Amino acid sequence: MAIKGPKGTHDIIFNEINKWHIVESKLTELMQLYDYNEIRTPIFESTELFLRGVGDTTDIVDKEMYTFLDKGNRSITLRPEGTASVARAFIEHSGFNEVLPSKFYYIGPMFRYSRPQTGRYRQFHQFGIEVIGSINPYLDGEILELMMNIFISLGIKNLKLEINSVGCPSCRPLHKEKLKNYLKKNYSDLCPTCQGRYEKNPLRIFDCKNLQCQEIINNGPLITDNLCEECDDHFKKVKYYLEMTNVEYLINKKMVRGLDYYTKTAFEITAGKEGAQSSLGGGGRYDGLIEELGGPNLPGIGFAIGLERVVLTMEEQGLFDKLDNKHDKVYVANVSENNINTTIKLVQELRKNGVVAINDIMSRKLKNQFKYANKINADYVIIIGDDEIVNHIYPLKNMNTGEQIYCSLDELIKILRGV
RNA sequence: GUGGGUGUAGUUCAGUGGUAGAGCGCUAGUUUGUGGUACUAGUUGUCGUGGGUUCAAAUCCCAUCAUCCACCCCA
Repeated sequence: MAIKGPKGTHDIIFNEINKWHIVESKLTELMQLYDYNEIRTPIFESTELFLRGVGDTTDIVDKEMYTFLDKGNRSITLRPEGTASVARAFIEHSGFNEVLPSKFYYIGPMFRYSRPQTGRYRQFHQFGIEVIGSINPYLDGEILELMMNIFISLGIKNLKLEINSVGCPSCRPLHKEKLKNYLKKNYSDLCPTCQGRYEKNPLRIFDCKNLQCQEIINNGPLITDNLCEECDDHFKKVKYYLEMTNVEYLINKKMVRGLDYYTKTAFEITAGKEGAQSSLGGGGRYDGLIEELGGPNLPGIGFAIGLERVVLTMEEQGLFDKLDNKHDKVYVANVSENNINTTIKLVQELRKNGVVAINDIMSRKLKNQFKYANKINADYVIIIGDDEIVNHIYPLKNMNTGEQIYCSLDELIKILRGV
């Protein structure tokens, strides 16, 4: 039995890669417009980085990490997300001594040990951005606008941006107490998972899909009603920015995101469908993270987008149907084996002049060379036979119209370069 | 981690007890230097794996693995 890729991994192969190139080139194009710099960090880190950075009450750390000991007995973890690594690199290279804010973007594989299903893999790919060093609420607004702009630029429809504020260390503890007080009398009616959450992270009970938990929590106190003045003011300004820039959004007062480090603004974007893996991306502010990881007290904010889900959504919405190949492709056919040397030299000459050119490498006869040219979507075919070698006048056939003209090498190059 | 579906050719699938088939794809042919259509031929299978029942298993039973889907959670 042939060896297969490990569970939860997938190959991006054949035509599939074109879709990824479309998405990736749009992303990097936008990053230039917003003036972000790419950062490339290792795909494995010390396990401790994620324990401290992501938080040990999260499911990611609790049950989804790929952790192993290396040959030097160090505990290593394949990165389950990008923010902790970026924060670590920022601190390690004293980013706080450079111009602030630091604006990073990254793109690459992440690893989480969970059961695979639609839109979920054990090795998956994220695009994300992180901005470190600014507490300005208009930055939150700009980032939300950027995130929406990415999806809109890709042509994705039915977008839904949900935002919330999850408070900060000065208002969240008080709110937690209020919430726990409220839940105390209903404790025994909560599902087992939520009973566990009660102590560790009661805010997460808002996320529970259990109907009874929903009923109980529905009338409970909301974090947005218990924000301190600073957080409340911050949230108002974020909303103001979104209105100013015409970004449509919904406030979801029950949204609590899964990572411990979030403060103030938290958000998530979905596209249309309900339920299963509808989330295309999400993020939030993490004003305590840099300090928590041993750096100075600098605020941060970022988001991550799941690229498999973007590609999947774009497929569902038919956005890859009309793939435009930017460059004309020409196939140089030989009439017989005697002409092969000439086709090789011609292909080389065409490539030197910036023309995408290929020739036969399957020893096919002319008719089958045409069939092949057709299958690879060649725009033109040049035919090389004995006459052409003598006359230096080449037949150029347009494969879309069927029209065939005769021209010199110089004319060929001109036409094929689209001059 | 929990629950459910499915494993037969490269791919999509048919075949429910008598040792394997179709469409698509791929390769080639339909004689002279021209594709997309049509016709023809060829092409690959330890029927996921191991065991059991049976004269006989792709088909029934058990186990196992893989895969897909949903939940938890997230991207």
